[in-house]
Amino acid sequence: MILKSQVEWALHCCAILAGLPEGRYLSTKALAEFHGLPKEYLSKALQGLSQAGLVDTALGPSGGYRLAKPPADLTFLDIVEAVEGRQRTFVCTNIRANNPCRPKDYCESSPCAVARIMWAADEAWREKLRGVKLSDLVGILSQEIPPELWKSSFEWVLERAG
Amino acid sequence: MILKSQVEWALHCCAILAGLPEGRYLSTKALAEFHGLPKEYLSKALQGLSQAGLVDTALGPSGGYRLAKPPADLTFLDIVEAVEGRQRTFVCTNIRANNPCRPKDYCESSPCAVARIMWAADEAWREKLRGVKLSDLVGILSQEIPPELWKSSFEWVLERAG
DNA sequence: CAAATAAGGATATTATTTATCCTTGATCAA
DNA sequence: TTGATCAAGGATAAATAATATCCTTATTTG
Repeated sequence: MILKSQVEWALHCCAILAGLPEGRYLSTKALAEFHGLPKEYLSKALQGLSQAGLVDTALGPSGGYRLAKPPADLTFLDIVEAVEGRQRTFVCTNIRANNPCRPKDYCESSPCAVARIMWAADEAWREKLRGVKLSDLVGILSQEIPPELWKSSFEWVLERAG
Repeated sequence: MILKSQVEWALHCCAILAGLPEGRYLSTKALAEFHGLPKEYLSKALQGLSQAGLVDTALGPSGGYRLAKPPADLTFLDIVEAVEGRQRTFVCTNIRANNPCRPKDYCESSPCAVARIMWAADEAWREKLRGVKLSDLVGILSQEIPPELWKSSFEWVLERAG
């Protein structure tokens, strides 16, 4: 059970978009080049963000992506779910129903106890991601990344932002 | 990102084994029949439990599986990890290293901030599963399952336990 | 000795992930 | 107006993981 690599890509792309000046856009091409990723496939991840309403897009030269909301209003969960989907990690196939002792007309009243427990763990995972904002990530990165690298990266992006 | 169906199977099988009288074993065949599962493939899941030391096995007629510990000493996490593995759901490919502005001799001191956040969510998931014992599940099931079904299932298992 | 069992290797099938390629319609700048 | 650039998305292919099935081996029981 492993998350799609697109989740990692989307999170890093959002971190870059969070540093973009108001009203400007960054293209898939620039984001792919900055992160060393395949442009066409990264595009699918960005389309996921777009469909979820997390980013705005603009066509044509100087077009691309920008955040649709302030970084403080975007959670990790928003981004992860936009790319990975909202499905639970545990799928209950209700195998209790195969019990040979079970009456044929018997109907379970509530979801299987096993599923309820596994789903509670899923929810704990979601809750943790819901508690981290994109702005939190930017705060950590601005502390950890050396100032020169931070500055040169910002300039690299600005040169390519429409 | 979906857990293997074998995780569901293993959890239900452990719930059955928890009801087995001291010193007796239940075969893959019986467990597969009880849950309506493919015997050969279920066998792989049970081998996972065995390799993790969660169950004891016995060969020959009247052989099979039994729990290696009391149900109160077996957590959901034990069972899930035995089948699914202990790998994290988020794999960091360190794409920050592809940043074209990064000096060639530059070396990151600590894991990527994105990975640390995602791993913290993984840990919250694990912590939730670590907090649920197999005995808790048995307690819930004994409350929820109608007494006749509970009883007949127990008898069905006893008839086949070696 | 014969039947039943777990363990595990080999292989096949199916689904999912990871791409790549191409077309369409919108946008912008010259 | 024209040509370059862009996002969106459909079609397809390749690689990887999940889901099986089959078979052999060694062990145990009656």
